[in-house]
Amino acid sequence: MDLREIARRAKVSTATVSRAINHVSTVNPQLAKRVWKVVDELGYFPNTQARALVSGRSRILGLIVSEITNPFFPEIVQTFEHLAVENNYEILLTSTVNDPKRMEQSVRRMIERRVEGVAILTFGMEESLLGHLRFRKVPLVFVDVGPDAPGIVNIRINYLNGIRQAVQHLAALRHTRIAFVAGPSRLKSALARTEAFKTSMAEIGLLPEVIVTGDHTMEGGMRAMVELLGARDQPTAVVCSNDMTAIGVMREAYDHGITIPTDLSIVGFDDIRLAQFMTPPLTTVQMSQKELAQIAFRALLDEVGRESRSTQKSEYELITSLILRRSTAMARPLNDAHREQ
Amino acid sequence: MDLREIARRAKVSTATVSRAINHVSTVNPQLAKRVWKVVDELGYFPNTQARALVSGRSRILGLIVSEITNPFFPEIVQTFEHLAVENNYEILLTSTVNDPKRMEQSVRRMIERRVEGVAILTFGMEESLLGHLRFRKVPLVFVDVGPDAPGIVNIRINYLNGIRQAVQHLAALRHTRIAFVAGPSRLKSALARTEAFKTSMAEIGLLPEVIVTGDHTMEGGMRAMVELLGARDQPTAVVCSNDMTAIGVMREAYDHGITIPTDLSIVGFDDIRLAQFMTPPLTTVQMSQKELAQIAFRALLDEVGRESRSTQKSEYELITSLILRRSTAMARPLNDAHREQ
DNA sequence: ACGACTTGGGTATACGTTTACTGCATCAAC
DNA sequence: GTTGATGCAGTAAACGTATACCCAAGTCGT
Repeated sequence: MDLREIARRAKVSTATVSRAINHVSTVNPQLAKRVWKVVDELGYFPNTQARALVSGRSRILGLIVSEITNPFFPEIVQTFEHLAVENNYEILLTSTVNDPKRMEQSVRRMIERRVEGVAILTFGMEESLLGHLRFRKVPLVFVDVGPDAPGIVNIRINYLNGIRQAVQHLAALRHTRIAFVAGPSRLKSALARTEAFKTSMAEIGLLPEVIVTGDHTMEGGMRAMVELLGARDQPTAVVCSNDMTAIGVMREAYDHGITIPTDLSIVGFDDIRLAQFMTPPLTTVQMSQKELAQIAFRALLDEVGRESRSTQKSEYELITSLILRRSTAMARPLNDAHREQ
Repeated sequence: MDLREIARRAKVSTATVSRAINHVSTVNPQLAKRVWKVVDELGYFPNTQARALVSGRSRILGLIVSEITNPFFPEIVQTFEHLAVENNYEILLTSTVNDPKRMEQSVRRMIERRVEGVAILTFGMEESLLGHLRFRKVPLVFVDVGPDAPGIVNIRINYLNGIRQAVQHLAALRHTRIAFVAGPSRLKSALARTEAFKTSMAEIGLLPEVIVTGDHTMEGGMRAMVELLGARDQPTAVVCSNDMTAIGVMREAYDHGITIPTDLSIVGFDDIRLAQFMTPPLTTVQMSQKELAQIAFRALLDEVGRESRSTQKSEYELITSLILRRSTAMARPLNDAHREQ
């Protein structure tokens, strides 16, 4: 069942059907009604591929994330999807799981489907891959992972703001030995968080001595906590590079009979939805996934709409801020060791 | 840059280029090499919409879930995506958030993009909507939500197996007052879990007296726990219809100073990845999301491959089983009340 | 040496839309 | 009544690919 069939049954030409369906003004209302009647009767839906072919517009937007099973992303995907539908777009979702092969596949899939633009939320895309997209003038929007070059749309995140609040909050609770569990060093955004931590500590005259490295997973958080427990000078508080890490840290602490927040204060980062349902609810730095997605989508849509790729550098910024919950408490006045398992 | 351009540069016809790209045997290896050389040089990728148009195959599979932010789904989406790519398909992901309007949109989007098949993991799709898909002979695979009609491919889940294990496990720990937090009653799969609980309790001669209703969210779990606390005969163990509910229950218990598992044993359902990272790690009934996705994908691919829709009823079954972790423990010998906040 | 196959590449059509162009009315203005 | 403008619907040409069909040249049997 196609447009021609509609035309035949409504006794008009295909052009008229097309115009009626697309609400082009130059079609007689009465004819339009006749066309719509047939369309509804037959339950006809236009073929998007044919449309895309002739119009040169696929009405598909690409979304490349690193891992959809990371609770940080589903919220973003959801928001993206809603906005896409509202704007009559489809989204092509791709996850790289940080695998170069999958990254290449992602790009290929995007190009084959002729996406009109791509939002990139994964780090480590080879420049050569991005070249494929740029070569075809596909608008790109990077979220916190983009290169610092002109003409690149980048959503930046102000990490310092929230992390400074976290550190100051802990300091106000009389914590002095504050540890940091960093994210993987290949991740620029993780590096930025570590830097923000160091800066914040320095600002209030504390030494950011204890920094261990995680990998932004729960398992990594567990390992980091083990490492922390081995340190000679036990921290009384730990700030984590993301919430997943914090969850791992909490879990490992539990295994060692360490009570949160009595024995140890913990602060996360991201404020994934789950954070508030932990026991205890996790104090964390908020970075609204929904807002992030909205900004990214809007930016992408703007780029797609712009006829000529502008060379001006577009920057957007997302502010982060501390959300107080119950995984942080006053530091113990004396250095009484917690009970080891 | 299109196939014709390649043809021009390789000094062959478009037919040859097409054949070379698709590895059709009838093309001279030397010519093929020449074609591929140009293809690589230009970084050419075939246009999928044009392909779809002429071949009548979109190479897109639909995937309708209820809510991607529900941690149960991302794992499934991921597996589905991987399998799709392996089979040279793209997936069109849609979430209904249990909104009739979005369900309708989902179906429309699927049809417009001419998906070759759809996997449905959401409940409450109107029969009239499904009719649109059936009318177009789009292969459908339901995961635990399908109608019991012939010719419908349905992946069924054996709830009884795992829930019986859970109940028996609790009974072995000397629990007699075992509560159940049910899921929303409009959800058939939730109803099935409740039934399985009742059956299991009856089997060992216990009364399934305390059943409160949640909604498969963490907030619902919290509310259910509040309700449970108000009951005159406090349960010593509670089985939850899904893990999200269990997390909510645990969280609310924490707020009331109730310690898990000392004061209260908790069992979840689904074994989402998070379950093992709770404090304490959640004892739960496993229902492998990955396996589920694999079964569903395979079933869908089979249906798509089958030339004529078979009328035989295809059934697949997924077994569930209890995973022991640390949210369950021996029931207190005496009925010493837990401390209220 | 000649016809019958076989092999493999080219020609041209079709897929389902959109849209530039064409052409027929109708109508206003003179 | 002729001319010019305007409104609207129809005709046909794209969009980029796959493939049915055709045809040239080579192979082989007799």
